[in-house]
Amino acid sequence: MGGLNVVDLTTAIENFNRYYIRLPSVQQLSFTTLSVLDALVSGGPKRLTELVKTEQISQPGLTQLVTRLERDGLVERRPDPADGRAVLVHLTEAGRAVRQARQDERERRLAPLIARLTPGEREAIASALPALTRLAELGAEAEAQA
Amino acid sequence: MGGLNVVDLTTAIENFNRYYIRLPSVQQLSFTTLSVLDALVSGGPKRLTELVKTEQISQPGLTQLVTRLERDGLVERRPDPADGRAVLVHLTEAGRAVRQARQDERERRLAPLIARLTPGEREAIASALPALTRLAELGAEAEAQA
DNA sequence: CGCGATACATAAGGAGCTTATATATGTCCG
DNA sequence: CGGACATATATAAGCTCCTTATGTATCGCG
Repeated sequence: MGGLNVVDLTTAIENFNRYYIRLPSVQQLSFTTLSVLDALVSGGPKRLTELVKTEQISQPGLTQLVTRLERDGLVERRPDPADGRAVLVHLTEAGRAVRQARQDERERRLAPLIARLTPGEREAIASALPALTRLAELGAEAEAQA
Repeated sequence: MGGLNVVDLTTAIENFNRYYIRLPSVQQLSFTTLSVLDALVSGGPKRLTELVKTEQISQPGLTQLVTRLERDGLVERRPDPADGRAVLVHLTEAGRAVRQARQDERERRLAPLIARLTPGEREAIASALPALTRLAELGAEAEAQA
């Protein structure tokens, strides 16, 4: 009672993700791409270095990703007034719109499924979200130390 | 009270996945690769066609993936006695071991994080897992119809 | 038996990652 | 205050893994 089995958690997440991860986005954007857009929405303009820490990808990989995003008009590179070496990655309006569209798409797909759950199931998931979020935070922390 | 907001769900999952998805595996195996191994573990030998339905990837993509898995000894192709056109993909012992190793790795990484949650948080997550699993099933169903 | 459907494979090309390395700017110490 | 080391980003080369288009073999059925 009250025990959280790690295998149960990973199995459930794995099953959920098998469906969820593949949810097509409006344009075909990679997981990492969307993760970067998310990071910029919630945290404002960021240096490449900061993004490298949270997105688990190499620095050159991120440079290239930002280059692609810039080419597609979703993002802008601006110099950091405080540091001549650094670049601040700004989200453009188009970038914000794409992210929103993706969010809407997911809502459109998930809402009818959620409607088919029982009230108890909905309640159970809702109650778990804060804890899941905290788990992710702890994970990010642990990652940052290493 | 009791309402499950779609945006809250996707946000929480997104945050969790940002950490979780990138958890390095023993060898560097892609998300799709592991998903296929999972499918074979839980469902036994399968035709390529069956796998194409659940793994959201093109048929040639899956053929290539299975070829790589076979090259790495994780999987074997055997003829389907019932249908000369078909191939049955069997998991090898090595494949099973790799999947188990990945599971262990995740356990090793997640367990200390889970230990830092409060009992209430652990309970909340544990209670949500059946509902999450059902949500994934509903998603897979919906997908299959389309 | 032969024709459309089904199961899988092959080919060509591109996206997106990796490691190794280059370039520019900042920091700090003697 | 000049040079050495550190930091922030970019470039290059290469590989993995996906895509679409197409080929080949077997099945099922009139």
